[in-house]
Formats: sequence, structure tokens, C-alpha cells
Amino acid sequence: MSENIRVRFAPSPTGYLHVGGLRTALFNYLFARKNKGKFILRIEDTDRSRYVEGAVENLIETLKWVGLDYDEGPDVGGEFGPYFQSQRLELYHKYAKELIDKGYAYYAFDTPERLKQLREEQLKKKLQPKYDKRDLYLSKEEVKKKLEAGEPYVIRLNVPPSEKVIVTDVIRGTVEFNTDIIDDQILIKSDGYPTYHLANVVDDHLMKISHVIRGEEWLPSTPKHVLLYKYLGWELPVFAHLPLLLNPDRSKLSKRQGDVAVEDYKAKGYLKEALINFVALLGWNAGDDKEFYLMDELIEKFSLEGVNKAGAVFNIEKLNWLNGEHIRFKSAEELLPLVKEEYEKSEYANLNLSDEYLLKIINAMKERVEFVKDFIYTCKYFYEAPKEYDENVLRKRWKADTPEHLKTLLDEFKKLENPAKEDFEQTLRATAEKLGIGAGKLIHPVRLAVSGVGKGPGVFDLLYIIGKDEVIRRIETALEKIKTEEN
RNA sequence: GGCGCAUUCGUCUAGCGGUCUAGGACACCGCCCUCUCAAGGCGGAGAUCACGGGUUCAAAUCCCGUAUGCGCUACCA
Repeated sequence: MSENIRVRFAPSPTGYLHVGGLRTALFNYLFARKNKGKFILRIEDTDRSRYVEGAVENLIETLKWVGLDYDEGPDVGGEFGPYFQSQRLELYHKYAKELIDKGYAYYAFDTPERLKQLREEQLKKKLQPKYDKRDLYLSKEEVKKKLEAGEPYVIRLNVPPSEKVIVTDVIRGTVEFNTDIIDDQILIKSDGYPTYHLANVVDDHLMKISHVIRGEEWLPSTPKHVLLYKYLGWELPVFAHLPLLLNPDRSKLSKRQGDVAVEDYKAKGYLKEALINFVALLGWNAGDDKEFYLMDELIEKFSLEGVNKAGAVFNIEKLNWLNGEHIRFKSAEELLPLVKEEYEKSEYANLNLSDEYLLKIINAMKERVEFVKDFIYTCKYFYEAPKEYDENVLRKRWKADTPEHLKTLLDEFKKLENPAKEDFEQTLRATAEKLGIGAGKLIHPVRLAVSGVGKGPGVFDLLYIIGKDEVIRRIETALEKIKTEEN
């Protein structure tokens, strides 16, 4: 492996960062960090019709959010800039011209109509649709005349017939293509912008990219790139084509079948750690059974050799599990800012709850949540008194003698002063003993009365967190409400 | 249609010629723990390694073919 490892993530600013893009970016990032190389962000904005306002900012923001910091890029600069392809137009024209001079490319003046017609005819004859090289045979004078007349033109690659092009890929080995099936690819469009193929090759060379790590959808066009490198007299980078991310029905991951934008996952409450962890495991494995990874460990373990060849279905269930795992891995203090953010967006924001209170909730709920949001919506009883009582639990746990038992307990609770968790427990157990009943006969009704539901943290934690006064209030209202409902 | 890539439990995967009567994880089921729900622990079910031929003393692992899936086939990336 060469000493100067330089890789790049080169998205088009067409909207948001796709999870497939995230995976590609991540693998580039991991490879760079692992090998002490450079990770570069380059914006491939050569299709003006697909350009979306604000997409670049959005891309950068989400990349920052997940922690994929790049060494060179549009907003951080670098010695190989500019990092927007739209600002590098002269460069592409320079090399396109060089190719023309060498006979590897040529001007073409076809109208879109002719091209369309040509295609249809070829399709009808069941031929491979490709340009017929009509304008390759224009004389220099004719070309000059048309150019001077201001006729719209494109520049096409002059692909030679019946040659073999070998693509060497670290993940897939050697792939052979015959040039007969390769079209005379347009290099420069009639609007003066380059196509991906030219821009990509020129920039990768100029930016000294050592490894091209990108999605598998690029494999079929790699022979064109190889030709370009050859004609320009440039050294080939190492290619690595990553397996695709798939929908559950095994088609290429797309919207329609679930969320596809990284920002959607962020909005849904996924931790960046979980997303990174999950996406890293889609098509890569260290060769062992480890599944829980932090970024540093990924960097340490990553290698292109560990990348799979087959596409991977994006399995949301596993992401969910990993999200829970990462929540559990974090301390309550680390979780606090995340929970606060959710809390402040919630209907309970005006409660002015203290950090201490939130911390208690976090500790009580950490083992039972999958999302940060769950710290609020899965345990609303920490924020408000129950509005209703779960009927199934009611039926199962609220017996005829329950109100009486609860009243006794209530009296005991009222005597408590500044009770700790242990005080609640002691009191409840002692009361149960006094009444000659199992502690469960009190525990379950108390939980129901205080939380309205039959699940959650241990009751004594619950009571302690909610606090004596509120506990008493809630038990009293439960006694009232449930009695009246029974009658 | 053409070209290319891929194919191990439902899903993500381990496996790189003998240790595989194929291992782990998610999801599912059961048990334990227990005041509930989780978490955790233990166990279960789940893959004739797509199929068919070879090569070899020996193949999930190498080769060929078939099937299926997917990708590409644009003045999109």
C-alpha cells in the first residue's frame, strides 16, 4: 500500500445525505483514519438541473453530526481545492481539449432529437444503444466552422472497438469489459459542464486520490474511467466497489420503503453512535463475532479486505436494538443533554424540571428504552399524573380489598418525612406484613395508582422519584376515581 | 434485450480445502432472575451453505454451467 493514502467522499448536492451515502462516507473515513491518510469531501455539483438549494449545507451539517470530519473540503479548504466541481470547469475543459488533441475525444453536434431517434432505431433492431460516432469523422475544418458558428456541442470519449479493459477491484478482484459495449461517453455537456466520468477522473487525479471507494453502481462505468486514466497518462487509483444497501425486498435502498435520509434517523431519535455502528456492519465485518462498536474501534479494525461482496438489507430492527445498546452504554450524564433536548420540545417543557430530576428518570429508564424519546413518552407518569388506568392491569391487580389496603398504606406514607427509596420500601413491606398480605398486593396497586400502567421501573424507584406529596395525591385520586368507576 | 456483480438461518453475518453433525447477532419462543416491564443469564426453533456438474483422499470453501436477484445500459450522479 502506498504511503500517501487519500480518499474522498463525493456526493451530489441533490437534497439530503442518504444512508447509503453515509455508509460510503464512513468506509472512506475509516480507511483514511486507519491508515493515517486524508479524508476529503468533494461536492459533485455538475448537474445544474438536479441542484437543490441548501443541500450542501445540509450535507455538511449531517456529516458533522455523525462525526465524519474531513481534512479537506468546501468549508475547511485544503491545497487541492476548490472542492466544488462547479468551480473547476476550466480544468475539465483543459483535459477534454488534451484528449481531443490526442484523438481520444471529439466534438459532436447532434441534436437531442437525432440522438433519441438513433436510440429508438437501435433498440428496435435489438442493438446495444450507443452513439454511432457520426461526428468523429468530421474534418477539422468542419468542426471549426460549426464551433465558430456557435453550434451547440458536446465532447465525447472516443472508445476504441473490441478492446479488453481490465478493472482491478480490491473487493471484487478482476473484472473484464469489452469496449464494444461501452458508449462514446459524453465528457463535456452542451452547457459546458462535465459529466461525472470526466470530472471524477480529473479531480481524483488532481487531488491525488489513492483509493476510490464508492458504491457498486459505479462498477459498470469504471472501464470508462480506466480508459480516461490511460489516455491522460495517469496512474490508476485502487478501486473498491462497495456492496449496495437494499430495501427489505432486495431492491436498491430507496425512499418509499422507509426512511433513507440520515436526518430522518436523527429526527427519530437514533444516536449517531448507533447509526454509525449499524451502517458499518452492513457489508463489513472484522471476521469475528463482535457487533457493538464505537468509532475508535471501527477505525482500529477496519480494512477493505473485510468488506463483503453481496448487498445488505437495511434491517431496522437491528438498528433499534443497537440504539438501545448505545443508550445503555452511555452514562446518565452523557444522556442528559439528549434527553433535555427532547424534553424541551415536548409538551412538558413548561414544567421546569431540574437536571437532577431528569437524571433520576434517566437512571430509572435507561435499561428499558430504545430511543431517547422513550425517556419521555414511555414514562409520562414522571411528568404528569395518570389520566387513566390500564384496564388489564386494573382487572388483574385491583381487587375488592385493595382500596382498604391502600388507605392503610397511605396513612403510613403520610407519616414519612423526606422519604428515600428505602423508606418507601420499608414502609410498604411493614404495612403488608401488618395487614397479613404479600407485598405484591400493595406493590401492584400502588404502581397502577401512581403510574396508571403495569410496567416500568421498580415501584420504590418510582415512588422516590415522583416524591411523597405527589405519590399521596395520586393514590388518593386513584382511590376516588377507581371506586366510582367500579360502581 | 445487452453487459456486469452477487447468492450461508426471515435479516445482518462468521467461514477463506479437513477443526462444519455450519458459529454469532437481531427478531421469535421458553426458562431463570424478579414487585411489573425491561435489561441480563441460560436454552430452543431456524441454513440439505441457490441448483447441477466437475477438481480433490476431502468443498460452504476451487472451477464450469444453470437459475434467481440486483446494478448499469442518460447531455443523472
